Amino acid sequence: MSTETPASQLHFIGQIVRDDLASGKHRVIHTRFPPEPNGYLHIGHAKSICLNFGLAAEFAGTCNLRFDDTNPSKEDVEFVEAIKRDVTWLGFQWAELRHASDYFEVFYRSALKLIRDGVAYVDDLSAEEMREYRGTLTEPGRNSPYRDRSVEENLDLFQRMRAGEFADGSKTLRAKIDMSSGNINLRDPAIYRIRKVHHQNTGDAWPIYPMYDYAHCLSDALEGITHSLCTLEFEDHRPLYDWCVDHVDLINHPDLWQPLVDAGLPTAPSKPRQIEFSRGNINYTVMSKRKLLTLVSENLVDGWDDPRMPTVAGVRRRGFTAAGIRLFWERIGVSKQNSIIDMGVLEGCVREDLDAVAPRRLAVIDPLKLVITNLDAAHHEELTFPNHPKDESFGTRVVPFSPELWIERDDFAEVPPKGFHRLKPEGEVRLRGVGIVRCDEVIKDAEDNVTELRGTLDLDSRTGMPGSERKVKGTIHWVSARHAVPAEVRLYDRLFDVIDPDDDSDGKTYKDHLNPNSRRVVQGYVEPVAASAQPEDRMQFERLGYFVADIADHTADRPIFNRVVTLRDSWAKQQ
RNA sequence: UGGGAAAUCGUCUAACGGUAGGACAACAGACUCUGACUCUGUUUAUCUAGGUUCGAAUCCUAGUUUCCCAGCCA
Repeated sequence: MSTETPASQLHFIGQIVRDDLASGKHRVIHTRFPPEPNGYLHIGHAKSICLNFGLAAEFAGTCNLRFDDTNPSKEDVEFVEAIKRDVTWLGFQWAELRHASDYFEVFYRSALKLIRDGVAYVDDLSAEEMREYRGTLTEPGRNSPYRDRSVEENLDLFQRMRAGEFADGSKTLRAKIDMSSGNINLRDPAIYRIRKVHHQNTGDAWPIYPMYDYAHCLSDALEGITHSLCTLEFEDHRPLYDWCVDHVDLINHPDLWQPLVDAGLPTAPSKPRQIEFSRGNINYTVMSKRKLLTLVSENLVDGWDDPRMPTVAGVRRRGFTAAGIRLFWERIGVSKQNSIIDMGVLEGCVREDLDAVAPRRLAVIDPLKLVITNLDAAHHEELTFPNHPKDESFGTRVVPFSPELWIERDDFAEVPPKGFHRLKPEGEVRLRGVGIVRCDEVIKDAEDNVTELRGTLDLDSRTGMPGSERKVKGTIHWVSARHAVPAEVRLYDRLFDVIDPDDDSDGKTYKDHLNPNSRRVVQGYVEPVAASAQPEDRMQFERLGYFVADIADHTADRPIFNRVVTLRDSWAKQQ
């Protein structure tokens, strides 16, 4: 396993884990993914998921899924269900499913302990007053006038807070640390606030709720987390994280977590180590929960699972694969440098996965008719095509062929540019799996638009015959018009038309940069086998790209495909 | 003007005082019944200035730039 892995292949967190195991500091490691259920997971969360679950798997440890549900006014069960679904879809299994709210009683007892120990006090300052007392980035704060209340008074007040005797916002419980610290998180941070709000998990049992800095670290400790991984902005919070863990000291105070034992929740408190890594930002998109929520609530997109959204549900509906996303984050690595990753890297990873796993199909999304004149109009064949060019295990399928075909409008040029390898007047091209066809006639309408092509098939060049060896420069795809199944094809492009939608320095916001062409819907034709796909089946439409049968809207009667990503196209690039 | 962190090819990321390496992208070519895939080759980087050292991306000093922090959000 793991401890044999050469150091050079491990990122800095992997190295820490390896060293902790090697030194005997830990026998097994435990990580966790701790989302707040106040929105859908996005592709950035997937980095944390891959890291936490991946590390646990690599070093034979475990990873919990824990909902950080300490702020009931923002959270919702819809989100917890979506998060569970997304984590599972990404391919991970949690050892235990927990909620911070499972620990509310422990947090409460621990707060009582901090009060008794003289390191927490009840403050009557209003939110505005507290801000004034806090000082600024460059000036120290001042002690609250309530800071020196007696232990007895604090105990009484806090118990009455818990009993619901006081109004929302009228009091807080604060850690007594240092109002002059350069680290603002240490200037007597609030650890409990009064909020008489119904909680999605605990109902109306609690009128007070713990703050993140207090609840998160203790949750980690209660679950025996050894390595608590989070993003860079929490670096400043680490001293507070350690302060809470050390002052509550769950390890030596089992009475505090007896409620969990009574409830049958396996509990073995640890001294977790917080380690920070940088977020994975991606260009041409936004990745803040607030902005994603706005896009959804203002109907700027069609929902959390809109295929243009960077949410896990969105990229899934778009057709990205879990394996592609995992490959992406593995390829990106883990470090502490702020970075912005090119969206093309993600797309490349998805292509790489799909190339291996997607069966090939024929489809035409911008149809132009081609009639083969040297075949009887009633001619009909059933051709056998391999489903994958490099993997025989995909088997074969039957593709109907007749003299009247749909081909891609792009595959014909009346005045071909230099280097054009497709159909042109008097030119020859190979029809995929059929043979070499020659364009004899171009039929146009009154506006000079090409409406139909007529040509002859070289019968000696039919696929499988010796004459098929004859070289022609291009091969194009087609669908038999008589057998073609009409399909709606949704072509997606980036949601934003600027590289950094978060940049509002010019006075414009991300909402001003929505790409009006981010979705184009066209009617095309697909071969019969493609139409019979199940929702979420992915396939390659040859020469066009990877497509997925829409998870919600696709039916065999009304096929609907989303374009996942195009194929690389060195011809288009050359143009 | 406080505290915390980070600066390496276009992008992401290695190096842990001893040859600046990899991946992706780009470019050139080969192959091709997908202008895909695959294969081959090429280009490109240590924030700056000093210092220590036989030797510095790495250690020291000074500076520069970028990011984070003043919620009873997480």
